Amino acid sequence: MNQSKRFLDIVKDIRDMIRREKIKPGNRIPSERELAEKLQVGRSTLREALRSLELLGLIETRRGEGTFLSDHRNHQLVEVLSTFILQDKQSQEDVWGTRLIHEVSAIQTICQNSKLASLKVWDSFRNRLNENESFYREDFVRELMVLSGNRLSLKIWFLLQQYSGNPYQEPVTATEKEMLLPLLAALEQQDMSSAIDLFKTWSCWIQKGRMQNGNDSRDL
Amino acid sequence: MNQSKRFLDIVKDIRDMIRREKIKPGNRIPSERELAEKLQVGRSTLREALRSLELLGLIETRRGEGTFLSDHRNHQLVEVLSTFILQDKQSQEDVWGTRLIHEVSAIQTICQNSKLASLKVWDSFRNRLNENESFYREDFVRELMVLSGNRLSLKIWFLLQQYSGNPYQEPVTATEKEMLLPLLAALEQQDMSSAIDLFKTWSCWIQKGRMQNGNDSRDL
DNA sequence: AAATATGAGTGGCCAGACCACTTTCAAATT
DNA sequence: AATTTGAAAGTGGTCTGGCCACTCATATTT
Repeated sequence: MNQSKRFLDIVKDIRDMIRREKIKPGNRIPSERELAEKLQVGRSTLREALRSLELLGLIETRRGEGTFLSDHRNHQLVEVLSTFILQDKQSQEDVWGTRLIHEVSAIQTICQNSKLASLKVWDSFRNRLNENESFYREDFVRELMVLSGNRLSLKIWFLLQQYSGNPYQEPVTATEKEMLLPLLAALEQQDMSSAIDLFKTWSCWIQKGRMQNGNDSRDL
Repeated sequence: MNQSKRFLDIVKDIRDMIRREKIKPGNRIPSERELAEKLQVGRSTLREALRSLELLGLIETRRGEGTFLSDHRNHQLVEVLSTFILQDKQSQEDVWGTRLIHEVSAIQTICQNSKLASLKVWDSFRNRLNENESFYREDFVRELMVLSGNRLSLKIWFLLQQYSGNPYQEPVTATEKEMLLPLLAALEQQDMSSAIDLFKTWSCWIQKGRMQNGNDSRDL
């Protein structure tokens, strides 16, 4: 009858216990030996459940200290999943396009939010452009992503960035810097359609340099 | 020194092995004892990694048979995550919002591509609406995602769907079906802005029902 | 009072042992 | 000859007990 896997039951039991005992994020949960005793299971089986929850980012373990309910704001599972999602060689276009999806969406969000658009960040960008320091597209876009406020979208974007073969490694040129000024103005005025158009044009312009196809990501 | 957890390395090793050996979904991966031997780790430690991957729905184990690469159609993900992760309002909104990002983007792509817009799928949708059968939002959106042609975006969307606690598990009502007709027309005519507006309105309308368990968690 | 050593508690990892189940294939039966 | 049966091998599922590395509070020494 009860064919369900043991460790899945344990996952459920732990969840119930956490709820029952009203354990809050950051709090410590009982030790492995204690839990195994209480749930009447072997410690290794219990550990399988705990490790699963850890991989999901639901709990956090510190050797010598204990196991703690995680502040699940770290979507660690996205990392793990991404390595599997991208296991087959996706076309670079899909990665690139999906990244752009998140970027454009962030711009939309920013334009729709007057509080964001009225910030002084645009002036700060202009200052950075005027200075002769290196200016990277990724830095600029990342700040846009952060401004949009969707942390999950930011996380996904960041992952895609690492997988997209780094088309934007080099700093933007003087010409590309000038192209950015109208975009900043559009953002400031919450002119969404112009902002998106300008952004896409700018991105495609810069993208010209991404020719490497030998993508042997050896990272995590 | 060795800060990284062993079982996380194993997760990575297994992924690499799957990629290296070109194991396809549905195929069998080496037995636990074999893997433990090959990776030079204890079997219980290896199992911690395997169980984690199983909870994620990436692999599937059958007692007496072996372990198999899964066909991304997992179920328990929903339960676990919705009871753990989605207690946080912000995360919930992020998942929901990120999903919408991909959905809207798909609509944009479809509207920009005349070949897609001229297809007969719209008529097929209308037929399905007229019939008295159940019509689910997810099915409709999934087809849109497929039509857009970005497989990576589709995969991400599919994952987010599982994570988002199923706000759309019920079939759309008659009223909601009627709201869909103008959207189909807009898609057919490649009227992007209308299509997006109608889609968002429609989605928000349907979403009304997903206000169940009141969550405290006003922490931070 | 400060620095140090100790010990209890914790997670990390492993080896070995059963058990339950599935598949296989050869022996036994028909 | 065809079928049935059953033993063996292989697999995941679980438990026990042990050892290590690390943290922290406490006791001890300086």
